Amino acid sequence: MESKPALIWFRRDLRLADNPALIAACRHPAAVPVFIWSPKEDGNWAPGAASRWWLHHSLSALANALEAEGSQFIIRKGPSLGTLLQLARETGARSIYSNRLHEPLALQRDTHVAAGLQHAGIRHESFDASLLFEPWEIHSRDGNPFQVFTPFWRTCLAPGEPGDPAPKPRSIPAPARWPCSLALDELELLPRLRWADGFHKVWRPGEKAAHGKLSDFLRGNLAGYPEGRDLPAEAGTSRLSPHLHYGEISPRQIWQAVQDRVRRSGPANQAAAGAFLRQLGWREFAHHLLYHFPFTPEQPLRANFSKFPWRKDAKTLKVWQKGLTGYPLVDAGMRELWETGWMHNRVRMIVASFLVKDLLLPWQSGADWFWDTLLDADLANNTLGWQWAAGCGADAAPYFRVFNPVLQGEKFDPSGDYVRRWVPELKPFAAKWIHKPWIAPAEIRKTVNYPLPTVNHAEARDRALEAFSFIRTR
DNA sequence: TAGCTCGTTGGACAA
DNA sequence: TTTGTCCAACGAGCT
Repeated sequence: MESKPALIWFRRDLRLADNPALIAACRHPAAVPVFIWSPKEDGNWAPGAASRWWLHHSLSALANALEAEGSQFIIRKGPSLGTLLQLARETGARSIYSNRLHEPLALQRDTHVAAGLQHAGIRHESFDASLLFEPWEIHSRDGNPFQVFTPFWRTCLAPGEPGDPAPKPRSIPAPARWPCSLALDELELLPRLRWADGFHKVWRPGEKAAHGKLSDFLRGNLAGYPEGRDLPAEAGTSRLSPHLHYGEISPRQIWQAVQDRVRRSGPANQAAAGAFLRQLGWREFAHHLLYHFPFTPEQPLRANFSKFPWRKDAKTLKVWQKGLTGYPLVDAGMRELWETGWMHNRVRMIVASFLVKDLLLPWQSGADWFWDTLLDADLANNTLGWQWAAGCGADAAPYFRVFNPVLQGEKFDPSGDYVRRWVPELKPFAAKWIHKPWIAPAEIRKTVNYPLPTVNHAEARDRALEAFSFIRTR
């Protein structure tokens, strides 16, 4: 048994269960839960506006959960190291525990913090809690990081299933005196505009809500996941991404819950469960790549793409951001993003392909917009997704693979319900016109105010193929 | 080492 | 209407 209080430094592990740093802190006579807002340390990748909204509510949920355990949540802002040292002085803590992050700047910061704490004679221990497999543990036979998903995932799973999650600590020992805390509002995480009002209708941040959502998904949609996940009009996906990003639920907990469900419901769900867990595999792969190729949020993984002739066109970028491209499925996705802070994954690929290939705008401008507007904005996932779409990343789509927004709409939103939900001005259009309203009869078209296509897809496709051949020969 | 196979998510076109 | 083939290039990863 330890003799002094400890700090548990929460970052993106905003949960009580399966939290090894919290468990370690609870072995001390007192555990002081701490969150430090230090966006400067994340450089260009400090949480975007939507992500800050989530963070605010997630911190609030965790503060309530801690209070229910007889504890308190100490919130501060400022440089991480200085704030931790200050808190250690105030509480008499000689140990600090945290769970590991893997982004380049977070690693840099954590190395700096660890050195500073050691210098001050304070013990610091970090734990593996946000990934199923630490990025440095997985490598190909010749010792290099993987760049193709399938062999990566096979290697991850070769030794067996990931470990079991740990339970919530039985109790969180409180100190005799609490250090002071900022009020959550003092972090000013919520947007000043009323933009985020719609988020409340769709989302409830926090550990409890995350687990509720997981059980609903496992009971309702897991069986139909392989087909349902491609239909944006339906709730076929788990929508756990923002909860996962802030660690309200851990991948180990999801893994175990899925396996339990399969055991109870029989082998019929086995294939669906594999398809769903594979998505956790992509999250692992994204972190693996970002860890080993830390330049990729800004630079393409494939060096020849740095010479790609991207266009510069702020006006067209705006048209894409606002969902006014004249391609209904693209516009529906961009408006769903703006209104709910989330976009269906199938549609993410389509709007990304459209920006990069039809509009020839740089993938980085798409990544920046997603970073600011997605509640689940995650540097590793965002980087992998955009580089994949642009064809300049690991395991990328071949250059000639260009999504056709009309065909994708007819295939994955055949009724047009998804488009009508987010582009309500297209409600008068029947299914046969909904994805190409410009060829509908004039008497229908003149009743609605919806733009003509910004580009002709067939021409844009040829232009993209030509641009891609430009870097091929160089 | 050299050669082989394969690559989450597509589309156009021909039969 | 459905199904198969090609697009056409390349590097990762394995044997």
